[in-house]
Amino acid sequence: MAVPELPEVESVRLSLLPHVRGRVIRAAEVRRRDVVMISGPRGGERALPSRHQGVHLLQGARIESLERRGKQLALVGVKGKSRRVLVFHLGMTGQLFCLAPGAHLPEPTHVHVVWRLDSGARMVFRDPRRFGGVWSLANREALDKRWSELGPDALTISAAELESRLSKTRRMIKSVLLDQQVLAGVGNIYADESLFLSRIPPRAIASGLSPQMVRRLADAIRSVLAQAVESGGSSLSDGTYVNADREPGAYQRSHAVYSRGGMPCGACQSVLLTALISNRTTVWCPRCQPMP
DNA sequence: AATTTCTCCTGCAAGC
DNA sequence: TGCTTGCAGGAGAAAT
Repeated sequence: MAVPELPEVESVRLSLLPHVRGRVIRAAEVRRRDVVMISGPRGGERALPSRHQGVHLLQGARIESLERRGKQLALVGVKGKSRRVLVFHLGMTGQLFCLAPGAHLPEPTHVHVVWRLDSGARMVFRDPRRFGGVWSLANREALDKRWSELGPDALTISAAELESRLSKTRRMIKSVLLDQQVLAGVGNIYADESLFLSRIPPRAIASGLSPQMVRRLADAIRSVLAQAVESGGSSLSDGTYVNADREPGAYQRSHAVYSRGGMPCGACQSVLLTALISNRTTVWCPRCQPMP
């Protein structure tokens, strides 16, 4: 698997920026309309209407900024006096990359939207499993509203903020870390890695963690995510995750527990355990992460 | 009301 | 060798 979580999305943002900043989008070609949404979540008011009415896809706009919140990416463009926004969620297998002028598509399958820039380059949204999508928003306010539903960004989460959010629920900490309304950006890989680094067992009750443990957890989350961004994210064997230049990341080499169930813990040699928690494969060390 | 389970989708790997 | 089965998971929907 290659699951775009915060570090992967941030790596896409950083690598995409030089391709799109200041560029004008000449045209957008939608090859599969049901990955393009005007508003609302998937499954609700989702698919692009047949006549493409009201869907700008940033056509004719000049790219002003490329922003990230949690696992979501927003391309903000200006056309005339108004701002328009494209939001990307990569889901599990989504890719957003650029092709030099004249370059051919490396992976012609599952390409859903292609944008042509005034530089001659093309920007491609590809997503084999289609858990991701593209949202075409009418203005900046729509983006702010959408992002106001997310918790604070995990890359800069403070202990105090995490404490206040964890104190409100008796769910298991592993489930809570995956909840984007509590904390935005952490997925299965970095939840397990952060819990290991902070020595907290995944089944611990969120509101039962001591202030000291919450502080350790906040430190671990920021540290793991920052190092993963530094490494360009995690690319696993299926090769799904690549940045905007189609380069893989290297952080998978630093995984302490993710996908290492049954193998010895790097710190204490105990056999790492695997279990389904909230229907997510979870790996942890029973000795380094004892129940409090 | 809070929390868990189900569902979507495809590609790959394991098993017979 | 070729089939079936299971698994991976983000997040909203449905169920408890």
